[in-house]
Amino acid sequence: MKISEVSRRTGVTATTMKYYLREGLVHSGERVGSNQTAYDETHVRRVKLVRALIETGGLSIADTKQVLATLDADDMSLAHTFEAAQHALGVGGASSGTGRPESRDRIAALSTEHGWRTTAENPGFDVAARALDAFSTIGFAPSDEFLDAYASAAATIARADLAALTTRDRPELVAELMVVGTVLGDALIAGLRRLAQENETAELFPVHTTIHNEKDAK
Amino acid sequence: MKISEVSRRTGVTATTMKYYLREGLVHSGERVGSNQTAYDETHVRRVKLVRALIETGGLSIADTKQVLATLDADDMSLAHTFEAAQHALGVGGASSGTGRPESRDRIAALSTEHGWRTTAENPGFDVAARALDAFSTIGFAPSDEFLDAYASAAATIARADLAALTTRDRPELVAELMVVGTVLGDALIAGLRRLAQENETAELFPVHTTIHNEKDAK
DNA sequence: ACTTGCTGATAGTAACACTATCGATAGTTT
DNA sequence: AAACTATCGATAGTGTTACTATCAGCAAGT
Repeated sequence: MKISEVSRRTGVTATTMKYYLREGLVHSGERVGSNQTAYDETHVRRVKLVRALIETGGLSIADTKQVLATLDADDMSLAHTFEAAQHALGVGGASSGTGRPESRDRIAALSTEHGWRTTAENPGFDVAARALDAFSTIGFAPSDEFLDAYASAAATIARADLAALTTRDRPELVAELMVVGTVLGDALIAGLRRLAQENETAELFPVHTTIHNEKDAK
Repeated sequence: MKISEVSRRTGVTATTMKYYLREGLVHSGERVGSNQTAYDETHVRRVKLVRALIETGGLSIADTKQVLATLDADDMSLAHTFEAAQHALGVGGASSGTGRPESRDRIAALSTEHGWRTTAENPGFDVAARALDAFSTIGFAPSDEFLDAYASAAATIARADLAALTTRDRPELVAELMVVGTVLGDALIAGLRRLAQENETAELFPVHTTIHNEKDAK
């Protein structure tokens, strides 16, 4: 398979594909002759994965590289790959830094309440703690009930995540699904949350909004 | 209050603050004299909000401007502001585009199953549908159980979101909390999900290495 | 013979989010 | 009064990111 076919089947230009090769996001093909390199299905698959992480997951090239590096070193246990993937993602999206100790403590307490066994190195602590910081910065202190509902939801999601992983047919793809599921799952829950929010709003305030005709309004 | 004090209290440099003023992210202060402009608490608050959206929410300056624009036009009902805020946030992090009809249909069916009343214009449809697309692109077709768990979690979160909104003390800040809660809530749930994932992994695969002999496993 | 497409390599680009510097001005200290 | 410090708006510059354009050299197909 030539680069043009990889390009055609993935939607990225040949030039961009070369860029990914240079950056080490995609493994190089087999050189056959002085101006030919052969690519195969694994390259197509990899490019699609890269695009999914970048487009849907919103990762940068550098973050993507990190994540893929943990994927490629797949001689690890499930737990270790998860840990590595989470660390690689860690920074992804939000900026770096550590949440205030106060917020970290609150997340830790929440975690304990829900009986979660976690390690302090889990980047989720910082991500959650910084979100909490941001809430309080703008003058909103989340209630215990609020956090509790979020934690319950997180537990539900995590159970579904692990169930999907363990029922996977091809074990060699588990690590890939784990990594990509972490990123894409965030997007999925964000979208569903928007939908659920609209429904809740409609239920709490039934009169003004849903009554007046939305279809023929335009 | 001079610009230097706003700078000191928010952590952004005076130069950056001027940039935000230029870009229309912050309302201008009151000019008092040819080289003095007076700022107040509303400016401090606004800058903090901007930083929360950019840093924790990962929004671009342009996206932030859009979101703030809907906030400033606060003569709307709760439902309308939600709708406007969600549109302004749109993809929020990921790139634009529409999910495949197939995926959109699946999300719609899921929404119906859960008894959600939503409109087709809700950007959550596209966000969720594109996440679904990305899953199938890399060869993973989410099961109904998987999606169902995600939807249940989304419903839980949305109820907590709305409860937090309606118990707000100062009604004039409801719109602000709604907007910022949409962005920060995504980060919060992402962090908690990571923690819950680690716990689930530990439960399913009692580990040999990551344990530091804390408490007994079940 | 000639068009077409591929190769790796290098240089360039557009967007983004600031950041540095400017001359003019004004209050504050010495 | 002179010196110093801080502000003003404006403009130009910076570093990063994610590509993208162009190139000379080479080889297979028509």
